[in-house]
Amino acid sequence: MTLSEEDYIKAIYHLSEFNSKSVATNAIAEQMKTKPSSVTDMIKKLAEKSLVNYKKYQGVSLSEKGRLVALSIIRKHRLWEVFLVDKLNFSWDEVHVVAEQLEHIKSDALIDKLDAHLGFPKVDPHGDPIPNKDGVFTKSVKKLISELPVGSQGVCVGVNDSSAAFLKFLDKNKIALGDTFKILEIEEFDGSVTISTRSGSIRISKQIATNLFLEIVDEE
Amino acid sequence: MTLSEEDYIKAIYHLSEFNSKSVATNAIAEQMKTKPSSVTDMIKKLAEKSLVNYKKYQGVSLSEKGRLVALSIIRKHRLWEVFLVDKLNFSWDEVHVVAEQLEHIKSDALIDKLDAHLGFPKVDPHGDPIPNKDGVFTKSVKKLISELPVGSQGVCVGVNDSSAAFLKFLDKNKIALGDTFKILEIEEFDGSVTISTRSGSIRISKQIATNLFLEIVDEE
DNA sequence: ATATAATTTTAGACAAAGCTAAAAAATTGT
DNA sequence: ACAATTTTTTAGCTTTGTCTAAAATTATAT
Ligand SMILES: [Mn+2]
Ligand SMILES: [Mn+2]
Ligand SMILES: [Mn+2]
Ligand SMILES: [Mn+2]
Repeated sequence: MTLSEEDYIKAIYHLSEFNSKSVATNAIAEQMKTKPSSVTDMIKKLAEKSLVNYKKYQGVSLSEKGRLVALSIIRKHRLWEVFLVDKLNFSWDEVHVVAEQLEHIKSDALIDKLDAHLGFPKVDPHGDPIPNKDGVFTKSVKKLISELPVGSQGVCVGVNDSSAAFLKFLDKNKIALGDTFKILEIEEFDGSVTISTRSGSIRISKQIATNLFLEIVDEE
Repeated sequence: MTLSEEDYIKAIYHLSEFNSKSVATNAIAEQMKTKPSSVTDMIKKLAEKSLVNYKKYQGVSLSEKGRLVALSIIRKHRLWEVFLVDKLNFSWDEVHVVAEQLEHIKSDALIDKLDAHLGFPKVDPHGDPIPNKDGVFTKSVKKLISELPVGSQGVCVGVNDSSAAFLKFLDKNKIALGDTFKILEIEEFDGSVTISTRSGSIRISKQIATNLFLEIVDEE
């Protein structure tokens, strides 16, 4: 598999991660920052290799084979991110671009030994799960703050948007994975949410609330 | 710079490392496992970018700019080799192929942090020096066993051939970097050499003797 | 000195991955 | 229902890096 094919497979995976339907050519083009005509060309090649299911004008979806390829690249990407943060002291907003390259290094031994070196981590620095060798991973039950009712309490376990801009914003506002939050108030007008943190309560915009995942702590 | 350009630059560097003359098209083709016509095409492109000095039919040599590019790739290659051996427990005969890929990852921050993480090593697992950021490195005074007279004594500090086959041979025969050897006898007939090691004396073939470097311990 | 051999370059082709412009199909609005 | 719009595909072109076959140049050997 070429680097480019791998990036397309990963893009298709992420675009169908939640809705599970077939993915539109234009959506892939936007994700990959290419033109729709280039996407069509690549899709044909991937279909030829049975990595995707494709019918002209009907969008595309990953085959089981393609899904496993996607998960193996995602596994590598996330393990490298853990390495960069835990071992090389990168901050969590810098690692994505580098992992984007490292994920394409081809060596099973390398990724096995890296996994062991890191202590077999289950999640990456952004709270995303790391699939095992067979593409198996546990999708934890986590909810966006924007989906939760007043009174909910939970541990911040992940980000929806992992852009450097958002991650830096969180750092600046002293919001980190592992923090416990409680939803105190939801403002009807603009969707902003007041949450309690260790250091008092803060108000976050709707945009922030739709990009932070909490793992709910059952209220007894 | 593309991956391919980088590999050509590195190949030219290694081919002119010792003789310093200009490098032949055929030699590059052999090293790169391509055809001479492909080499000519690439040389033109590199000349266009002022990375090499080139005159038709007269061979090629690296420009100062090209030399610095070569050294930065070699720096990355060797640092990754140290990482693979020291941190991931690869054996020294497995690391070259993986480093061949890792050397092309583009991130100055990555290589700086890796260097620090490894404790700023000066040599790679095969005893080869690691250039610093500016391409500066100390070429230690080391000699091949085959170049030394009877009575010489020194510490084994490097290999000339770093193929997996040779390195595995050394492991099997309990020869490792850091060992102290003394040359006891040189057989005129076939060039084989008898050396003393910690565990007694052994006879090595001429081929082995031309691929092991010793750093001489001055005999007082 | 010159024929033969070896090396190097050129010419022309191909596959991968991208682009633009135009055509085809699907979707949407009235 | 059907015209307008959007989406998707096709056609044709470009760049990068490779190849084979043929031509040009340089080296070698008698
Ligand atoms: Mn990538
Ligand atoms: Mn991540
Ligand atoms: Mn390489
Ligand atoms: Mn080495």
